[in-house]
Amino acid sequence: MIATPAIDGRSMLPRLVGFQLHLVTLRTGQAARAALAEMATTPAKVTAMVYVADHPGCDQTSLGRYLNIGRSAVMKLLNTMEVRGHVERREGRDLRSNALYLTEAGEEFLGKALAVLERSDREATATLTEAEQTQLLHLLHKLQAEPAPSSDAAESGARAYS
Amino acid sequence: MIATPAIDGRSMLPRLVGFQLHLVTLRTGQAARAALAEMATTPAKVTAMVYVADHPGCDQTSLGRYLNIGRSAVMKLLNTMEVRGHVERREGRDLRSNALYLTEAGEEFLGKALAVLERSDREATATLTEAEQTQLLHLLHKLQAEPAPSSDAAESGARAYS
DNA sequence: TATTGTTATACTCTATAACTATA
DNA sequence: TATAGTTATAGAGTATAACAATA
Repeated sequence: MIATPAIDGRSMLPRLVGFQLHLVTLRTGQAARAALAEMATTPAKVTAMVYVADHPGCDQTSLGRYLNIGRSAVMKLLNTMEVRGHVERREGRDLRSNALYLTEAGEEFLGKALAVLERSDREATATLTEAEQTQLLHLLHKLQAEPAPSSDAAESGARAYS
Repeated sequence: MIATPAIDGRSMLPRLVGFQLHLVTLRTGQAARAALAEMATTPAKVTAMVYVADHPGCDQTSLGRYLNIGRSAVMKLLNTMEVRGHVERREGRDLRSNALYLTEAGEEFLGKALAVLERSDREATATLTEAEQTQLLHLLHKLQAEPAPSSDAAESGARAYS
Protein backbone atom coordinates (compact mmCIF):
# COMPACT_ATOMS: atom_id res chain seq x y z
CA MET A 1 0.00 0.00 0.00
CA ILE A 2 1.33 3.36 -1.00
CA ALA A 3 0.59 6.18 1.39
CA THR A 4 -2.13 8.10 -0.38
CA PRO A 5 -2.08 11.87 0.00
CA ALA A 6 -4.99 13.71 1.52
CA ILE A 7 -8.13 13.57 -0.57
CA ASP A 8 -8.40 17.26 -1.27
CA GLY A 9 -9.08 16.74 -4.93
CA ARG A 10 -6.17 18.04 -6.92
CA SER A 11 -3.41 16.02 -5.37
CA MET A 12 -4.88 12.56 -5.68
CA LEU A 13 -6.25 12.90 -9.15
CA PRO A 14 -3.12 12.06 -11.10
CA ARG A 15 -3.07 8.72 -9.30
CA LEU A 16 -6.44 7.60 -10.59
CA VAL A 17 -5.77 5.28 -13.49
CA GLY A 18 -9.35 5.38 -14.69
CA PHE A 19 -9.36 9.14 -14.79
CA GLN A 20 -6.14 9.37 -16.73
CA LEU A 21 -7.49 6.77 -19.13
CA HIS A 22 -10.52 8.98 -19.51
CA LEU A 23 -8.45 12.03 -20.31
CA VAL A 24 -6.22 10.26 -22.78
CA THR A 25 -9.14 8.59 -24.50
CA LEU A 26 -10.77 11.99 -24.81
CA ARG A 27 -7.93 12.96 -27.16
CA THR A 28 -7.21 9.73 -28.98
CA GLY A 29 -10.94 9.15 -29.31
CA GLN A 30 -11.49 12.52 -30.91
CA ALA A 31 -8.69 11.89 -33.36
CA ALA A 32 -9.95 8.43 -34.22
CA ARG A 33 -13.50 9.69 -34.63
CA ALA A 34 -12.37 12.43 -36.95
CA ALA A 35 -10.32 9.97 -38.98
CA LEU A 36 -13.19 7.50 -39.28
CA ALA A 37 -15.66 10.22 -40.20
CA GLU A 38 -14.37 10.22 -43.76
CA MET A 39 -15.61 6.65 -44.00
CA ALA A 40 -18.92 7.58 -42.43
CA THR A 41 -18.31 5.24 -39.53
CA THR A 42 -17.55 5.47 -35.83
CA PRO A 43 -15.31 3.77 -33.27
CA ALA A 44 -18.36 1.97 -31.88
CA LYS A 45 -19.22 0.49 -35.27
CA VAL A 46 -15.63 -0.59 -35.85
CA THR A 47 -15.52 -2.15 -32.41
CA ALA A 48 -18.68 -4.07 -33.23
CA MET A 49 -17.25 -5.29 -36.53
CA VAL A 50 -14.08 -6.42 -34.84
CA TYR A 51 -16.06 -8.38 -32.29
CA VAL A 52 -18.15 -10.07 -34.94
CA ALA A 53 -15.03 -10.84 -36.92
CA ASP A 54 -13.47 -12.41 -33.86
CA HIS A 55 -16.66 -14.22 -32.85
CA PRO A 56 -18.35 -15.39 -36.03
CA GLY A 57 -21.90 -16.52 -35.36
CA CYS A 58 -22.19 -14.67 -32.09
CA ASP A 59 -25.58 -13.38 -31.02
CA GLN A 60 -26.68 -9.79 -30.51
CA THR A 61 -26.84 -9.99 -26.76
CA SER A 62 -23.20 -10.93 -26.40
CA LEU A 63 -22.25 -8.14 -28.77
CA GLY A 64 -24.18 -5.69 -26.64
CA ARG A 65 -22.45 -6.96 -23.53
CA TYR A 66 -19.11 -6.41 -25.23
CA LEU A 67 -20.01 -2.87 -26.27
CA ASN A 68 -21.55 -2.07 -22.91
CA ILE A 69 -24.89 -1.27 -24.47
CA GLY A 70 -28.33 -2.83 -24.20
CA ARG A 71 -30.12 -5.07 -26.66
CA SER A 72 -32.19 -2.29 -28.15
CA ALA A 73 -29.13 -0.16 -28.83
CA VAL A 74 -27.55 -3.08 -30.64
CA MET A 75 -30.50 -3.09 -32.97
CA LYS A 76 -29.94 0.33 -34.49
CA LEU A 77 -26.25 -0.35 -34.80
CA LEU A 78 -26.80 -3.66 -36.59
CA ASN A 79 -29.59 -2.32 -38.75
CA THR A 80 -27.30 0.37 -40.06
CA MET A 81 -24.46 -2.03 -40.69
CA GLU A 82 -26.79 -4.54 -42.31
CA VAL A 83 -28.18 -1.91 -44.67
CA ARG A 84 -24.63 -1.05 -45.60
CA GLY A 85 -24.04 -4.69 -46.33
CA HIS A 86 -21.29 -5.04 -43.78
CA VAL A 87 -22.87 -7.62 -41.51
CA GLU A 88 -25.38 -10.43 -41.85
CA ARG A 89 -27.98 -11.88 -39.51
CA ARG A 90 -28.29 -15.58 -40.17
CA GLU A 91 -30.16 -18.33 -38.32
CA GLY A 92 -28.75 -18.83 -34.86
CA ARG A 93 -28.49 -21.84 -32.57
CA ASP A 94 -32.04 -21.13 -31.44
CA LEU A 95 -35.05 -20.12 -33.43
CA ARG A 96 -35.01 -16.90 -31.42
CA SER A 97 -31.35 -15.89 -31.62
CA ASN A 98 -29.47 -14.58 -34.63
CA ALA A 99 -25.97 -15.53 -35.68
CA LEU A 100 -23.89 -12.55 -36.76
CA TYR A 101 -21.35 -12.66 -39.54
CA LEU A 102 -19.28 -10.12 -41.40
CA THR A 103 -19.95 -10.03 -45.11
CA GLU A 104 -17.14 -9.94 -47.61
CA ALA A 105 -17.76 -6.23 -48.04
CA GLY A 106 -17.70 -5.92 -44.28
CA GLU A 107 -14.32 -7.61 -44.07
CA GLU A 108 -12.95 -5.26 -46.67
CA PHE A 109 -14.45 -2.23 -45.01
CA LEU A 110 -13.06 -3.24 -41.66
CA GLY A 111 -9.62 -3.60 -43.15
CA LYS A 112 -9.74 -0.06 -44.47
CA ALA A 113 -11.10 1.29 -41.20
CA LEU A 114 -8.30 -0.35 -39.25
CA ALA A 115 -5.76 1.09 -41.65
CA VAL A 116 -7.21 4.53 -41.01
CA LEU A 117 -7.07 3.92 -37.29
CA GLU A 118 -3.51 2.79 -37.57
CA ARG A 119 -2.49 6.12 -39.07
CA SER A 120 -4.39 8.00 -36.40
CA ASP A 121 -2.83 5.82 -33.76
CA ARG A 122 0.68 6.53 -34.93
CA GLU A 123 0.16 10.25 -34.45
CA ALA A 124 -1.50 9.83 -31.08
CA THR A 125 1.33 7.73 -29.71
CA ALA A 126 4.13 9.79 -31.19
CA THR A 127 5.29 10.88 -27.73
CA LEU A 128 6.04 7.31 -26.77
CA THR A 129 9.01 5.25 -27.82
CA GLU A 130 8.49 1.90 -29.46
CA ALA A 131 9.35 0.16 -26.21
CA GLU A 132 6.92 2.30 -24.26
CA GLN A 133 4.13 1.55 -26.70
CA THR A 134 4.75 -2.14 -26.28
CA GLN A 135 4.80 -1.70 -22.54
CA LEU A 136 1.56 0.25 -22.61
CA LEU A 137 -0.15 -2.34 -24.74
CA HIS A 138 0.95 -5.05 -22.35
CA LEU A 139 -0.54 -3.18 -19.41
CA LEU A 140 -3.77 -2.45 -21.24
CA HIS A 141 -4.15 -6.09 -22.19
CA LYS A 142 -3.56 -7.11 -18.63
CA LEU A 143 -6.14 -4.61 -17.50
CA GLN A 144 -8.71 -6.32 -19.67
CA ALA A 145 -7.89 -9.72 -18.29
CA GLU A 146 -10.54 -9.64 -15.57
CA PRO A 147 -13.90 -11.27 -16.19
CA ALA A 148 -15.72 -9.00 -13.74
CA PRO A 149 -16.73 -11.07 -10.71
CA SER A 150 -20.45 -10.34 -10.48
CA SER A 151 -23.66 -8.54 -11.44
CA ASP A 152 -25.22 -7.66 -14.74
CA ALA A 153 -23.49 -4.48 -15.82
CA ALA A 154 -25.20 -4.22 -19.15
CA GLU A 155 -28.71 -2.86 -19.41
CA SER A 156 -28.61 -1.50 -15.88
CA GLY A 157 -28.08 2.16 -16.59
CA ALA A 158 -24.54 1.80 -17.86
CA ARG A 159 -23.01 4.11 -20.39
CA ALA A 160 -19.45 4.63 -21.45
CA TYR A 161 -17.35 7.50 -20.24
CA SER A 162 -17.89 10.86 -21.85
CA MET B 1 10.26 0.03 -36.71
CA ILE B 2 8.65 -3.24 -35.87
CA ALA B 3 7.56 -5.37 -38.77
CA THR B 4 3.78 -4.96 -38.82
CA PRO B 5 1.74 -7.99 -39.76
CA ALA B 6 -0.57 -7.91 -42.73
CA ILE B 7 -3.50 -5.59 -42.31
CA ASP B 8 -6.18 -8.21 -42.44
CA GLY B 9 -8.01 -6.81 -39.49
CA ARG B 10 -7.78 -9.23 -36.62
CA SER B 11 -4.05 -9.55 -36.36
CA MET B 12 -3.10 -5.89 -36.23
CA LEU B 13 -5.80 -4.81 -33.86
CA PRO B 14 -4.09 -5.66 -30.60
CA ARG B 15 -1.29 -3.33 -31.64
CA LEU B 16 -3.48 -0.25 -31.83
CA VAL B 17 -2.95 1.66 -28.63
CA GLY B 18 -5.96 3.87 -29.22
CA PHE B 19 -8.22 0.91 -29.73
CA GLN B 20 -7.06 -0.85 -26.61
CA LEU B 21 -7.52 2.38 -24.70
CA HIS B 22 -11.03 2.48 -26.08
CA LEU B 23 -11.79 -1.05 -24.91
CA VAL B 24 -10.35 -0.56 -21.46
CA THR B 25 -12.11 2.76 -21.00
CA LEU B 26 -15.35 1.08 -22.00
CA ARG B 27 -15.07 -1.01 -18.82
CA THR B 28 -13.51 1.42 -16.37
CA GLY B 29 -15.83 4.12 -17.67
CA GLN B 30 -18.89 2.02 -17.05
CA ALA B 31 -17.75 1.26 -13.52
CA ALA B 32 -16.96 4.90 -12.80
CA ARG B 33 -20.27 6.04 -14.23
CA ALA B 34 -22.16 3.56 -12.11
CA ALA B 35 -20.24 4.64 -9.03
CA LEU B 36 -20.86 8.33 -9.66
CA ALA B 37 -24.52 7.76 -10.39
CA GLU B 38 -25.26 7.58 -6.68
CA MET B 39 -24.10 11.17 -6.46
CA ALA B 40 -26.17 12.13 -9.49
CA THR B 41 -23.10 13.17 -11.39
CA THR B 42 -21.04 11.95 -14.34
CA PRO B 43 -17.40 11.59 -15.32
CA ALA B 44 -17.78 14.58 -17.61
CA LYS B 45 -19.00 16.79 -14.79
CA VAL B 46 -16.22 15.65 -12.50
CA THR B 47 -13.69 16.28 -15.23
CA ALA B 48 -15.06 19.78 -15.62
CA MET B 49 -14.87 20.44 -11.91
CA VAL B 50 -11.31 19.20 -11.77
CA TYR B 51 -10.35 21.52 -14.60
CA VAL B 52 -11.97 24.51 -12.95
CA ALA B 53 -10.31 23.61 -9.67
CA ASP B 54 -6.96 23.45 -11.41
CA HIS B 55 -7.59 26.59 -13.46
CA PRO B 56 -9.49 29.03 -11.25
CA GLY B 57 -10.88 31.91 -13.25
CA CYS B 58 -10.71 30.07 -16.56
CA ASP B 59 -13.28 30.86 -19.23
CA GLN B 60 -15.89 28.59 -20.73
CA THR B 61 -14.19 28.25 -24.08
CA SER B 62 -11.03 26.80 -22.60
CA LEU B 63 -13.10 24.40 -20.52
CA GLY B 64 -14.86 23.25 -23.64
CA ARG B 65 -11.55 22.75 -25.38
CA TYR B 66 -10.39 20.62 -22.49
CA LEU B 67 -13.53 18.50 -22.54
CA ASN B 68 -13.52 18.23 -26.30
CA ILE B 69 -16.96 19.78 -26.56
CA GLY B 70 -18.24 22.99 -28.13
CA ARG B 71 -19.24 26.20 -26.40
CA SER B 72 -22.94 25.45 -26.48
CA ALA B 73 -22.45 22.08 -24.83
CA VAL B 74 -20.46 23.77 -22.07
CA MET B 75 -23.50 25.89 -21.33
CA LYS B 76 -25.79 23.05 -20.30
CA LEU B 77 -23.05 21.50 -18.25
CA LEU B 78 -22.28 24.73 -16.40
CA ASN B 79 -25.92 25.64 -15.96
CA THR B 80 -26.54 22.36 -14.20
CA MET B 81 -23.50 22.72 -12.00
CA GLU B 82 -24.33 26.33 -11.24
CA VAL B 83 -27.87 25.44 -10.19
CA ARG B 84 -26.40 22.84 -7.90
CA GLY B 85 -24.18 25.50 -6.43
CA HIS B 86 -20.98 23.75 -7.38
CA VAL B 87 -19.51 26.37 -9.68
CA GLU B 88 -19.70 30.13 -10.07
CA ARG B 89 -19.57 32.42 -13.08
CA ARG B 90 -17.91 35.67 -12.06
CA GLU B 91 -16.71 38.65 -14.11
CA GLY B 92 -13.93 37.65 -16.45
CA ARG B 93 -10.93 39.51 -17.83
CA ASP B 94 -13.23 40.83 -20.59
CA LEU B 95 -16.75 42.12 -20.36
CA ARG B 96 -17.71 39.24 -22.59
CA SER B 97 -15.95 36.32 -20.91
CA ASN B 98 -16.81 34.67 -17.62
CA ALA B 99 -14.37 33.56 -14.96
CA LEU B 100 -15.20 30.13 -13.55
CA TYR B 101 -14.66 29.17 -9.93
CA LEU B 102 -15.60 26.24 -7.77
CA THR B 103 -17.76 27.16 -4.81
CA GLU B 104 -17.04 25.82 -1.36
CA ALA B 105 -19.83 23.31 -1.83
CA GLY B 106 -18.29 22.44 -5.18
CA GLU B 107 -14.92 21.75 -3.58
CA GLU B 108 -16.54 19.50 -1.03
CA PHE B 109 -18.59 17.71 -3.65
CA LEU B 110 -15.54 17.16 -5.81
CA GLY B 111 -13.69 15.66 -2.88
CA LYS B 112 -16.44 13.14 -2.34
CA ALA B 113 -16.67 12.33 -6.03
CA LEU B 114 -12.96 11.68 -6.22
CA ALA B 115 -13.19 9.43 -3.19
CA VAL B 116 -15.88 7.45 -4.95
CA LEU B 117 -13.75 7.27 -8.07
CA GLU B 118 -10.81 6.11 -6.04
CA ARG B 119 -12.74 3.11 -4.79
CA SER B 120 -13.94 2.32 -8.29
CA ASP B 121 -10.41 2.71 -9.57
CA ARG B 122 -9.01 0.26 -7.05
CA GLU B 123 -11.32 -2.46 -8.32
CA ALA B 124 -10.68 -1.68 -11.96
CA THR B 125 -6.92 -1.89 -11.56
CA ALA B 126 -6.92 -4.93 -9.31
CA THR B 127 -5.24 -7.03 -11.98
CA LEU B 128 -2.19 -4.80 -11.95
CA THR B 129 0.53 -4.75 -9.36
CA GLU B 130 1.39 -1.53 -7.61
CA ALA B 131 4.47 -1.16 -9.80
CA GLU B 132 2.47 -1.73 -12.96
CA GLN B 133 -0.07 0.88 -11.96
CA THR B 134 2.70 3.39 -11.46
CA GLN B 135 4.17 2.41 -14.79
CA LEU B 136 0.81 2.78 -16.51
CA LEU B 137 0.22 6.19 -14.99
CA HIS B 138 3.61 7.31 -16.18
CA LEU B 139 2.84 6.23 -19.72
CA LEU B 140 -0.59 7.84 -19.69
CA HIS B 141 0.87 11.10 -18.46
CA LYS B 142 3.49 11.01 -21.15
CA LEU B 143 0.78 10.35 -23.71
CA GLN B 144 -0.93 13.56 -22.68
CA ALA B 145 2.24 15.59 -22.98
CA GLU B 146 1.63 16.65 -26.55
CA PRO B 147 0.00 20.00 -27.23
CA ALA B 148 -1.41 18.90 -30.60
CA PRO B 149 0.49 20.72 -33.34
CA SER B 150 -2.32 22.29 -35.32
CA SER B 151 -5.95 22.91 -36.22
CA ASP B 152 -9.04 23.62 -34.15
CA ALA B 153 -10.24 20.26 -32.99
CA ALA B 154 -13.11 21.57 -30.91
CA GLU B 155 -16.37 22.53 -32.54
CA SER B 156 -15.46 20.81 -35.77
CA GLY B 157 -17.51 17.68 -35.50
CA ALA B 158 -15.55 16.14 -32.70
CA ARG B 159 -17.03 13.77 -30.20
CA ALA B 160 -15.43 11.46 -27.72
CA TYR B 161 -15.15 7.74 -28.31
CA SER B 162 -18.19 5.66 -27.65
C1' DT C 1 -13.56 41.22 -38.10
C1' DA C 2 -12.91 38.01 -34.43
C1' DT C 3 -14.25 36.30 -30.00
C1' DT C 4 -17.36 35.06 -25.81
C1' DG C 5 -21.33 33.77 -24.30
C1' DT C 6 -25.90 32.60 -25.34
C1' DT C 7 -30.15 30.47 -27.34
C1' DA C 8 -32.97 27.40 -30.31
C1' DT C 9 -33.12 23.39 -32.96
C1' DA C 10 -31.90 18.85 -34.71
C1' DC C 11 -29.40 14.71 -34.54
C1' DT C 12 -27.15 10.63 -32.43
C1' DC C 13 -26.87 7.34 -29.02
C1' DT C 14 -28.81 4.93 -25.35
C1' DA C 15 -32.18 3.44 -21.72
C1' DT C 16 -36.79 1.94 -20.56
C1' DA C 17 -40.72 -0.55 -21.13
C1' DA C 18 -43.58 -3.34 -23.54
C1' DC C 19 -44.42 -7.12 -26.88
C1' DT C 20 -43.56 -11.61 -29.62
C1' DA C 21 -41.54 -15.97 -30.20
C1' DT C 22 -39.15 -19.20 -28.63
C1' DA C 23 -36.85 -22.12 -24.78
C1' DT D 1 -40.32 -18.48 -16.20
C1' DA D 2 -36.53 -16.97 -18.67
C1' DT D 3 -34.33 -15.55 -22.88
C1' DA D 4 -33.53 -13.29 -27.84
C1' DG D 5 -34.98 -10.19 -30.63
C1' DT D 6 -37.90 -6.36 -31.69
C1' DT D 7 -40.36 -1.88 -31.44
C1' DA D 8 -41.76 2.74 -29.70
C1' DT D 9 -40.77 6.37 -26.78
C1' DA D 10 -38.05 9.39 -23.92
C1' DG D 11 -33.86 11.37 -22.23
C1' DA D 12 -28.93 12.83 -22.26
C1' DG D 13 -25.32 14.86 -24.80
C1' DT D 14 -23.69 17.24 -28.58
C1' DA D 15 -23.39 19.84 -33.04
C1' DT D 16 -25.08 23.53 -35.91
C1' DA D 17 -26.51 27.91 -36.81
C1' DA D 18 -27.85 31.97 -35.53
C1' DC D 19 -27.56 36.34 -32.41
C1' DA D 20 -25.79 40.11 -29.04
C1' DA D 21 -22.14 42.22 -26.76
C1' DT D 22 -17.51 43.17 -26.70
C1' DA D 23 -12.76 43.24 -28.43
